[in-house]
Amino acid sequence: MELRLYDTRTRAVRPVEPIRPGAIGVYVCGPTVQAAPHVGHLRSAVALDVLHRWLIASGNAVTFVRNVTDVDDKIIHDAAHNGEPWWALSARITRAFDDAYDAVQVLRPTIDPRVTGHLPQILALTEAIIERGHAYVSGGDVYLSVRTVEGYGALSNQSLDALQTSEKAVPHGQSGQKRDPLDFALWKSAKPGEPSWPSPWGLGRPGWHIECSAMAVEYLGEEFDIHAGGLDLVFPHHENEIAQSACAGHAFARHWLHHGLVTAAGGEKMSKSLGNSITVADALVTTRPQVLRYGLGAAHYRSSMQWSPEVAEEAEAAYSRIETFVRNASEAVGDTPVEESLSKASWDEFAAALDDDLGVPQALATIHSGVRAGNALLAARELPTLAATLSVVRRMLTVLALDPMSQWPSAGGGELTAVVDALVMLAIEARGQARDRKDYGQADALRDRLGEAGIVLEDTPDGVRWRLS
RNA sequence: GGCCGGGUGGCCGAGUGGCUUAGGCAAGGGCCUGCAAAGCCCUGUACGCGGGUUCGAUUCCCGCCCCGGCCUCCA
Repeated sequence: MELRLYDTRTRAVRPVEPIRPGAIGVYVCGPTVQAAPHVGHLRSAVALDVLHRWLIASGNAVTFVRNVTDVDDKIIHDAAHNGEPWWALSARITRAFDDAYDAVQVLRPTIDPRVTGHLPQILALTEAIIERGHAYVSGGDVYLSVRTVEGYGALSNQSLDALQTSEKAVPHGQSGQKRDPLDFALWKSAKPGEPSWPSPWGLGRPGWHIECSAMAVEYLGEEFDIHAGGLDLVFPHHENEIAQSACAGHAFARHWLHHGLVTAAGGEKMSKSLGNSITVADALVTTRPQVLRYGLGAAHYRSSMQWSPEVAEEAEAAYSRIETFVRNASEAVGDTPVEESLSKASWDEFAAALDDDLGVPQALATIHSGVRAGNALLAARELPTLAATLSVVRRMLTVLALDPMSQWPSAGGGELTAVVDALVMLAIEARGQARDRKDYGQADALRDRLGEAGIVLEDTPDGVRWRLS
């Protein structure tokens, strides 16, 4: 395993050294299914999908867990507001997330466990923490006693005193049952009308953080390779996961991966609570899904990125350049045998970029260089070399789920395509006859008519090619 | 206030103690074309500000300014 990733805890790029060589476990904090997914959620999914795919492409057996938080304060609140059951809301939104993931070819996780399906594991973990003396029961709630946790704050580099004196670190919401303002709930007693499950401490539901500790251990074991999520989860969520798991005696995650956030036009983080988010459904109205994937995935996963119509347009321009090359080169190459050895250097460069903390920008630079070289080979009709270049470009694109041919076949039914092609060819032949007799007025008029219909003609050495604009 | 990240050429976005100073978009010039389209070639300027270390810093160190994230639910 050559992969090196930035680790939030050590604040350095470190090699990934799997606990079981050849296999690797990844836990991702997935969404709280409360409102429709926005492009920030999708950026998260795409960035981690690149990790997922690269781990697979590197020959690992990957167990990829991405949880769904399907019960929480906001879900309960919104559902009540809508007059629908909380589970109907969370199920509906879960499907909206799945649709969004599918739209941009995010690989399905090995499993996407839900909080409500793991109450036994959550209760067992909570009990273990109590037994070890790190949590206490208070009025039907269970709180983790942060002061008993050695090294609390290490992930986010916070000192307890700083947290204590921090202006905003005031207790809120809870019923004042905490011994210390820093303590957090493992289990919350049910208020009337709220969903609840039986527990040794009465009816209630899990606190926000405990679910992830419980589910990660369930599917990946007490120690696993990579835990990932958004930068906004570092504190308190991930810090608290570490604390809980340590209190239960679990080594937990070896590597902590955090991706940057998407900002809206004003440069502010895109979020539901700020009301500045662009939903995936809205983005897909104006942007093709493969372009959305390209655009959201193009920046390095750790940097913040803006999403705006301009960014979408640039992604469209950059991606169509790739598509045009793959299409043109494929037509030209036909069955020309591929000499793979010719493309090794490109692949090695690409692999080195991804191995270095998932350097997608450099990886894309390699792809674009391949495209440029390939276009030159195409013009020079050097087909054997072109075949090799096309092959490696597509191989690289496939890792990023951006190959126009295998992963993003153009829309449109087969039969209809044949009919349209025949009709367009009629026009192309008529234009050809006009050109032969130097009647360029007539030829251009025909081309303009096709253009108005959304059809672009390209004259090539091999004849006229048409495509939709 | 504390902790973390960032400020790169018209825009987006990599990267590095000096070496041919990524890549995309946009701009200008050229080639190809009947004209286009697609494509190829060439061109341009950069490293927030002020110090310091160094033979040499955009890259390392210090200070400052500005932006963002977290400290409250959040990918």
